[in-house]
Amino acid sequence: MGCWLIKSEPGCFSIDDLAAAPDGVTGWDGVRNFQARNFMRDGMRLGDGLLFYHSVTNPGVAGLAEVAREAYPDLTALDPEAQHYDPRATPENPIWSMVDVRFVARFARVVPLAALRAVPELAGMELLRKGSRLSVMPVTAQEFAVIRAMGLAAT
DNA sequence: GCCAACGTTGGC
DNA sequence: GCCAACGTTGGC
Repeated sequence: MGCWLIKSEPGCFSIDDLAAAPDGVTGWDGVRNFQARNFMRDGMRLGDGLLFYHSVTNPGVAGLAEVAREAYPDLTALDPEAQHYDPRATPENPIWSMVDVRFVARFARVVPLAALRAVPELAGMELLRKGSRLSVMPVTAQEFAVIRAMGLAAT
């Protein structure tokens, strides 16, 4: 089973927003980076584990989710009113993809970015690389397990 | 608010 | 194909 990290600004969409969504499921639309799209489209499979990362405000891993539906066209790219409208997208070639994600758990406390940097097992994470900006990235099963344990251990 | 790092665009 | 300029991301 694959493991991934997905980023969101909590002011835009937080782990609490996901928990409050109907059935805890939401469409992960608006991704407009080709590398991130390719990870979703070519890599993510039903049931894959997701680390839900809050960026910008109190940056860190806020909880867990899972892939509830594999990649399908992100038609918000066709909508001129949508925030992530892309004039190049057409119904024949929507360009962008999205998946559905389902809430699994909210950590009692966000596992801060600084705490991740302090763990030797996580030193190789893409997330921790200087200048890393990818909003969807793979993590290893070990990295997933370590961060999951850190989050669930928090009281 | 600052600024480093990145992806994209467009001139040539 | 190169690369400078630009807009964006995101930590601090």
